[in-house]
Amino acid sequence: MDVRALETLRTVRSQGGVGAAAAVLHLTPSAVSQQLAALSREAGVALTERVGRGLRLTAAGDALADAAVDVAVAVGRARAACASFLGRPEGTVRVSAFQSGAQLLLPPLLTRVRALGGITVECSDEDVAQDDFPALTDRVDVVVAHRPEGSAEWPGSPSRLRVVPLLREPLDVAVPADHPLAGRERVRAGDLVDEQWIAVREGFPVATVLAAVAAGPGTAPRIAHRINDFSVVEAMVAAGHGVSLLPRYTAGRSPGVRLLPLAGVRAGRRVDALLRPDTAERLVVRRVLDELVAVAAEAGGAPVRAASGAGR
Amino acid sequence: MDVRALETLRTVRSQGGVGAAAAVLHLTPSAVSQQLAALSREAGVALTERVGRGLRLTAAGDALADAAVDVAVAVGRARAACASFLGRPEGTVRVSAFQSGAQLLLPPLLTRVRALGGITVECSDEDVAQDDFPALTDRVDVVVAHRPEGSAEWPGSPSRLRVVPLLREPLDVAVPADHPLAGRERVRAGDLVDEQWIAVREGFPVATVLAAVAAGPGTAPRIAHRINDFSVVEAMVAAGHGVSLLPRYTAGRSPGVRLLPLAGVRAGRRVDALLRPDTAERLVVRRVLDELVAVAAEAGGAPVRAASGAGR
DNA sequence: ACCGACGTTGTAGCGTCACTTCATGGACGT
DNA sequence: ACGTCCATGAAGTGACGCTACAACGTCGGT
Repeated sequence: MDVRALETLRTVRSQGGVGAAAAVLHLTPSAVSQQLAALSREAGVALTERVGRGLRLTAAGDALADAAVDVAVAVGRARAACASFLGRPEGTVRVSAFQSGAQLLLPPLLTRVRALGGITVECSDEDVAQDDFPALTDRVDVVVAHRPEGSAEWPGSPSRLRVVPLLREPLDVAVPADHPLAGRERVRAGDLVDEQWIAVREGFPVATVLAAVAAGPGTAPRIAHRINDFSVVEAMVAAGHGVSLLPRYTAGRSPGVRLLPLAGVRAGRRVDALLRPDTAERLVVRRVLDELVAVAAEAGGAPVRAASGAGR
Repeated sequence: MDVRALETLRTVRSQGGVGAAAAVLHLTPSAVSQQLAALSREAGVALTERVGRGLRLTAAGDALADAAVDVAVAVGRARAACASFLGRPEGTVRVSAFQSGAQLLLPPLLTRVRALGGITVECSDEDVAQDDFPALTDRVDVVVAHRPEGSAEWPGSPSRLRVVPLLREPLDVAVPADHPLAGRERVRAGDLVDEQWIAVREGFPVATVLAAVAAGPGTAPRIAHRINDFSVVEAMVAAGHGVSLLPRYTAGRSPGVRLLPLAGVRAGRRVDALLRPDTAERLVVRRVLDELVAVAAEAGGAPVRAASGAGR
């Protein structure tokens, strides 16, 4: 009952296949398949069953994968127990974030961590659909993700996923500087009927917010363009090609754009840090996470919550 | 960070040395030493330090060993999760008990377990000093141990040791059938001054009880002989070579001996099942343990506690 | 204070296990 | 019906861990 094999089983479940798991684990599909076979032989029950040209975990496999999470957590605690006897935590932590979050959080995070010394942070930007954020935790230690406010919690929390809230960011309406509404202090949903909207791609975070905000009574918003990168959106808004919903702290730097708070509706997005339960136990990771929480508190106005560490 | 290496570290701590741990794990001392070296290299800190001609765990090693218990428990849960999908639990469980406890409990346990089918129970009798009972859990799955009532709890419970109470057994005074006191319903401590006592060897359970019971005010009991086997004790008592303290349920079968309850003092011993936390998670073990608790409830008069399973 | 003995730590040799490469068998989509 | 993708199996290779043997240090006895 090897921890590596259990880790593999866990990855096959979260990634949804042998091939994808192999890619994440830097192995060949054959090796993954053999580990699963060995594990199944040891357990005495079938852990996977073929469905179509892929496979799926059986009930037994699912139960074992759940237990594997606890094993990984216990091993992580063991590593942390050793690391706490070292002078200060060292090592490298991989952090990923969606674009606008990366722009806001990663630079100050890096400077703060550099001040600590000894810790290397490897950053990457990952732009994925909302459902795909949790799976990123297999490749990256800390995933900075966002979701529309009021939406369902991240799936798998807290048994398979640790969620650390970072900040809440209001969504404002971005209009060109020469727009009739540009001088207003705030706007209401009724003011925005007949506008052309620039939205994010289907399935991406805050895509659902627009439908709630911009729709007149019974009518769907007129979506003219779908752009994911907010700086591109700003350029298009400034050029008068439509209006959009943009997060307050990470957008609106362009001179040709005005951000107008919404009155009447509460529109916002939540920015969370996502971690696998076992990596959340690593001492270095928790150190970096502490800094990330502090950075978010500074950047997002009021601190979200006094979350020290991974919320242990 | 291999589970086997962590298991080895745990064993070195509980057995108090590399050689003893190697014997328990069916390895050579060299292999154990190498595992420790590899673990220490991975942890980055010294896990052991030499003390005299042996060695001792450092603070870091102790912390890691504690964490290793949790890892082993998590792995045990994983195995149990798989086993619960099998039809009925199968496998072999090693049970050991001290003599009188073995005599009382093991035969009915074996018949009950045989009725279940599929489970093999390997019995052994282990007569060790009281302090050595916990270490037996490295070689045996379930250790039936006893201690004087009111004595300190088993060391390491519950973090390193699971304790399941089985029964309480009063200690009576055993006198020859032709003794002046033999006709009495009960005796008091004062009646027993000037008697010659037969005790167990120093350091063995219930050795301390005699000192409290048999001592007159300020005087030590006169211990003529030290015999561990209760049937031998009975034979000597019957032959008039002294009196003794014997457990009520497991002794007194010999016709030449009378057991007299003690009035005024509360003398008894507690019989417990001792398990390692990780083996306590095994499904087969818990099945056998359930039966053992039931057997003890029958044998010891009133049930001690409604302990279902390992007290999870 | 010396000597014997126990127990731990290092080194060489061997076996075993896990991974990669390559080839096969199904299942879906065109 | 064919091509493509995905998972699985078989043989070869590499690395890792264990056993056997030797050396060192430390403690108890004389």
